[in-house]
Amino acid sequence: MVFHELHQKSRLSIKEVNEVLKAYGLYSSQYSILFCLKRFGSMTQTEIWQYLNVEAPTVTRTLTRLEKSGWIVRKAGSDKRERIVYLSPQAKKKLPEIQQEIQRLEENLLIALSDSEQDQLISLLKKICKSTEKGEMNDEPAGANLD
Amino acid sequence: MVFHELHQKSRLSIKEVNEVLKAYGLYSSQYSILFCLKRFGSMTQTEIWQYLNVEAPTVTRTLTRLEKSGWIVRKAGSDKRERIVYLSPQAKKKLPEIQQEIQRLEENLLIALSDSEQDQLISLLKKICKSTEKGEMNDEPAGANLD
DNA sequence: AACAATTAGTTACCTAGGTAAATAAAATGA
DNA sequence: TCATTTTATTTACCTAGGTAACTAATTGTT
Repeated sequence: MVFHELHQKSRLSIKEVNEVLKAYGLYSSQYSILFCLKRFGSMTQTEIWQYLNVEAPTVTRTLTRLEKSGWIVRKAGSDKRERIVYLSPQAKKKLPEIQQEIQRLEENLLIALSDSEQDQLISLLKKICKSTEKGEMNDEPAGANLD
Repeated sequence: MVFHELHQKSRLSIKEVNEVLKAYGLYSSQYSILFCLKRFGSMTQTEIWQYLNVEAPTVTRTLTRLEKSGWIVRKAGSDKRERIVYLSPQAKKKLPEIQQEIQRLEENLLIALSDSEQDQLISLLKKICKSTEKGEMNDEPAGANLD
């Protein structure tokens, strides 16, 4: 019951986010990477997938698309294994507007919940999967490099 | 914040379910269709995707896989456009065991929540997306045909 | 220094979910 | 009745997420 509902709402909200992002030629998971870079500054790919809690190949693929469409740039780091990801100038320019639209959408989707219900929901969600050690997440990546 | 957490937990729980289902050669979305058929009996494909709140092509694909691996059977209905989906005898035999394992897993993933917290969580989740009419779901498909 | 183990990222391949457009059968209507 | 519209399903193609196996660079060990 819980997981059915969880899964439904997750899909539904992604669908709505994609609808809004369509105007910018973006998808929700691409946006979540851009959001991440905006918040934390340049990051290595490993920092990104660890923060977003997805696997490395998923991020590789999405970054390839974001680079091709000009939203991000990747440069080699001093450690030549790693690639450091930056927002492109165009991304920096467009992102505030997109962020605002997404935030407005999210507020709409949560319109039926009071502020305290939203807090409650988050804290209940955070309790899920806590038994299996796999489910650990950090709120911040190791080193934030705002620029 | 809410949607980030929602998305995370949704993915995480699907991952765990898949882990359990691996032993049976199943994936979570395949299981959700089998679960549906067990609960409601034979259904048309439209009844399935409407109940699960996914698009028709998604169900077509998953059913094709389930049929190929012998979990379901599809027969033409009197209305020759529709295909009626049945659990195979093997599926009927195996399903109780699988269901039990999944339930045990779900209880484990929710171990940190009390019963009333789980109820609370469900009712909070149900309030999401209620603004946009798209988010309507039925608890029961039109006609339940248990057999 | 040289070999082994770890780490960052990629590639190939699988399932899931979505949209758009096509097909075929059923229902509607002039 | 015959043309039109609606409905059930499918096909083709896109993104997302996962695992397993690979490469290349760095670290560790002896």
